[in-house]
Amino acid sequence: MITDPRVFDEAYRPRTLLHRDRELDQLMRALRPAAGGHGAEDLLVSGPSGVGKTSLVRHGLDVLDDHVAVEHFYVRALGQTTGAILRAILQAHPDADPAAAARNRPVDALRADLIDVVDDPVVVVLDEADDVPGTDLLDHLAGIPAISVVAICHSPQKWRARLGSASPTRWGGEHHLALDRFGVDELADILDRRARQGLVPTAVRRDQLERIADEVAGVARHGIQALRAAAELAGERGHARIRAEDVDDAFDRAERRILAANLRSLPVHHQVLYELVRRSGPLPVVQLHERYEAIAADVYEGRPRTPIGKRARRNKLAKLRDYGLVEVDGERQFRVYRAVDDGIEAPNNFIKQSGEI
DNA sequence: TATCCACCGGAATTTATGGAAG
DNA sequence: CTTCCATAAATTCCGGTGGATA
Repeated sequence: MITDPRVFDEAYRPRTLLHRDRELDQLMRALRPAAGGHGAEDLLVSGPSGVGKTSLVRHGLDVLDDHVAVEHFYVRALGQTTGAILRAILQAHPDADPAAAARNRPVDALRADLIDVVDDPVVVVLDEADDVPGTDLLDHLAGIPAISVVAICHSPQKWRARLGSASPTRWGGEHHLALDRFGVDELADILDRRARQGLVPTAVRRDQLERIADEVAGVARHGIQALRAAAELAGERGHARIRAEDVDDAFDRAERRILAANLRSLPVHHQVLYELVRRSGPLPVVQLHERYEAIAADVYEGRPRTPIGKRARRNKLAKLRDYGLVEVDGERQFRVYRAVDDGIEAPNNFIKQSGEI
């Protein structure tokens, strides 16, 4: 059924983008000055997750590459600190002294090094940029004339609120590109092309693609994963073509796969807390802390890390919420935590099978 | 109503780490 | 090898909030 699984990878990059013409134009208008040796314009790209913000920007940089070699650097800012990001940019730069990116190098020194090293225009793509704490990073990057920033975030309102008046550019008007979910027909077109490239011919009908596009409300990431899951299910069930029941069951598998990938990308503390929440079921926050304290010593036995205090736990739980792995109902001390899908477990076997945790 | 309690989350402070200089 | 220092992560501190209790 699936002839080329790469087509459904998160990292797969189609040669052209469908239904993003206007958006691509605007992106290229911002990037184009870099081709003339000037700095590109800063640009804020906003939109819900899974609608192709990252794909669009990466594609735009590819297009730019076809015309002229402009250096660009892509950073996933999620959970990174200002220093870590500057260091990563510096390290990736060919002219940089490798020792300059030392872990304890002052942030100001890193910026000075970047100013020295970077002469030709560089485009820095900050993906998941809403997650960067404070405005330090933007301030530092704004101080380097040759560097322009394409910031990718979910909510432009939160972005502006955080930057306040310190914002180096307006991040508005031409400097703001808002992506929205695809229409059902549009997403069906996208899925259709993936099906042609990655599935056997006639594996799926147009009306089924529209059904998927509708069900995922125009979120391309989910649509693509749902199509893949439907094809897998059809294959497992010995169907020659995708059937309605395969589509029905595809959404759960796709959703779980996306969440499981999110969970795998998190550090140990988060995974321990997630597993605690998942195994405990809906649990008031008071009892959650009690249980953590009861099991923590055992769980961390033989691991390089040690249990963390309540305040740090709050931060980890907030991140688990951001990642869509954990939900919370209620306010204040009446919060109840629960796993969004308790079929998703942490990769390591953190908590032993003691009947109750 | 007044007081207590537990949590939230921002901010200040402390601690652990590891690279560089002496 | 030792000392020094900046970063990053965690802890401590604290004002704000709102239900529980008397």
